[in-house]
Amino acid sequence: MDWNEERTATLRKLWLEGLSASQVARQLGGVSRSAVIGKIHRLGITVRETPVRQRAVTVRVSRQAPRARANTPAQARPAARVQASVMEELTPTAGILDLSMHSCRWPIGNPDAGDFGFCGRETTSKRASYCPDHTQGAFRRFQSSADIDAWTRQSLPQERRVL
DNA sequence: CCCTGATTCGC
DNA sequence: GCGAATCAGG
Repeated sequence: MDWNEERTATLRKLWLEGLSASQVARQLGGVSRSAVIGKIHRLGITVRETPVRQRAVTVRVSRQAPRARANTPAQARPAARVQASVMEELTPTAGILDLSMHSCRWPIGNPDAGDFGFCGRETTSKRASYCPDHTQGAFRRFQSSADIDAWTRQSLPQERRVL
């Protein structure tokens, strides 16, 4: 595997989007994390535009509602329909190469699972990085990636959850 | 033990 | 230029 222009461009883009070196390596395929790090240094892009998202935004929800213990009062259990709505899959509309100047860059999915992508919906202004649905989450401070996941799941209108 | 990026240095 | 090995951490 050699660093042709296309692969180098992809590496640069993924890295600047905030993916970790190992995630970039897996997306590219055929290269190790070390190779990616070495290349990044040679390219002089060690300072990232976007901070590392250790797990990006992982949308992985169990398919089955938790089994309630026999003596647990019904009121203490999550309502079944709430569980169902949480199970809706969010679908990215764009891969890294599809992003245009006015595509929402909110990351969706798990880079390790191959379902990674970006929201990709239209941003309000040409220069914005995120669509209206994601701009609030983008500039908010989260404690953990789990919080980002939770926010992502509840932030979109129902009709947009499955495209 | 999982992971992160930084650095070195033989190739 | 490349990247495995190593280092220094979280």
